[in-house]
Amino acid sequence: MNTPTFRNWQSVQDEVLRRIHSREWKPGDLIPNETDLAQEFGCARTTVNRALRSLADSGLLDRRRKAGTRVASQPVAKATLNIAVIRSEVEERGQKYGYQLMSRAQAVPPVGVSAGMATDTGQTLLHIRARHIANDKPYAVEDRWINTKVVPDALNETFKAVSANEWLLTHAPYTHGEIAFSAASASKDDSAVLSCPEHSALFAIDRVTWDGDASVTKVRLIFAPGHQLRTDLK
Amino acid sequence: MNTPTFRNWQSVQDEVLRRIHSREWKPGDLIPNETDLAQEFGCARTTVNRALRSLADSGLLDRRRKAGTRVASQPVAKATLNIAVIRSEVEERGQKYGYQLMSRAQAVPPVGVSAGMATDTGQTLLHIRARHIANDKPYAVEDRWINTKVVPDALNETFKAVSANEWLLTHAPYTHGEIAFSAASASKDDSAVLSCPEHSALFAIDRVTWDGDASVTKVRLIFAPGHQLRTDLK
DNA sequence: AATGATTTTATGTGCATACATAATAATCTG
DNA sequence: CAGATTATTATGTATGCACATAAAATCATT
Repeated sequence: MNTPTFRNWQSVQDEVLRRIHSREWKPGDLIPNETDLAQEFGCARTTVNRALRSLADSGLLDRRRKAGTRVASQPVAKATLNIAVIRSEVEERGQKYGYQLMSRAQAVPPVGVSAGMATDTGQTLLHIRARHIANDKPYAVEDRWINTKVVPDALNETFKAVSANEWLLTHAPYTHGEIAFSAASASKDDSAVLSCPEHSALFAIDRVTWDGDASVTKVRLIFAPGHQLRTDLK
Repeated sequence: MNTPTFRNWQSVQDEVLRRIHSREWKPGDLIPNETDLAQEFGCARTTVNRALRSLADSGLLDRRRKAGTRVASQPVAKATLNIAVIRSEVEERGQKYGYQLMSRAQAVPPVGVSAGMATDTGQTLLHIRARHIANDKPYAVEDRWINTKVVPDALNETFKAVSANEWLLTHAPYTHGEIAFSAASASKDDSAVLSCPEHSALFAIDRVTWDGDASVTKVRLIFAPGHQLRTDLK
């Protein structure tokens, strides 16, 4: 048996993948340690480390100090979704993008919102409702609350030409956020805005973003019937 | 101005993040090259590289050889979803998991399925329908087609005790896949299986996995009303 | 001025080495 | 023997150096 030498970390990764797929290393199995693999592959331990770390990042390997590296017994599939600006999303499908501001007002939000944003219950926020359009057909409704304590500039913006969706990205950086996907039944209002039958099954995204421990914005996007969010699985 | 030294790549990353969030480096800006940053931070270029590479991976920086590194002009939010086995998903919520096989048969699939799986139109596949249960209430319906040319062992498995969802993970490795999320209106059948009103808005996941250029399985999971898929945004 | 060859430059990666750290295993101690 | 202490070990990472590679910038040639 000839042992070819692996010059770069990608080829090491490929070989490890091959062994996993060929079930030479089965889920749950402990694989040789980095030093041994480096020797076998004829490369530096650093290179093996890079390859294994990358595979661990993608959920295929479980690594623990001293305990070693093993093939994930339940390889968690990781799907990475790129949450882009809606305009780009529409334009990338080769469709014509349109935008309509429906309302813009300062108001005290319902408790669900202020709780989710961890703002004071009485605190006034900026409330925006808008419609995104693709090829002249309703694409999504955006219902957004903006924390003007964190983004005071938003008060000077009409959001008539640029959607809050887009404006915030370049004007209000955030450190982290939460996102949730679900299905919602079209309310009377939704059905009017998206011109679809009432009680249609609609895809919804809820998102809250934070700058440190202060919430920046909370948004609910409801998409027209048939919307799919797709990505690759690795 | 004192220039603290950064000993590890995480602290370098934190500092870079700070500068981005503080808008010292704005979206689209070209940032100093690795060598300069290394000097400023008092660490090796390798360390800076590690930090910047990691940020580029998460979509916050755009890097190109010779052209340098710049802050992503549209910082694409990336949400990574961990698609786990349904049993684990349920158990992690502290709920009691249950499973019921509804049907198991070899059949020629509808063209939509054979097309999606790139199998011959006349080829027989293994068709499984099952119900996942959380705390004695319906959780999700699984409708799955398995390519028995790729996973012949599946023919020897009854799927009465172990769900295909789980069995495949440990018995049929895959190289890549596609996944899509959408909303679906409950069919008569769905409503019966999930014990919910007809036309309820249900969250659905469609997934096809591949081993090389042969499809392994195609599955549609439809969840009981109210299901949410959540994750963090980075 | 258009085209093609060459240089420059910033990132990408490999390697040897050293030390850090977490977690297990072994040992000691009351 | 339980519990605390110490040793061992595999991964994690920092560093200096070297060279690879892509792409931009420059220069040479027609």
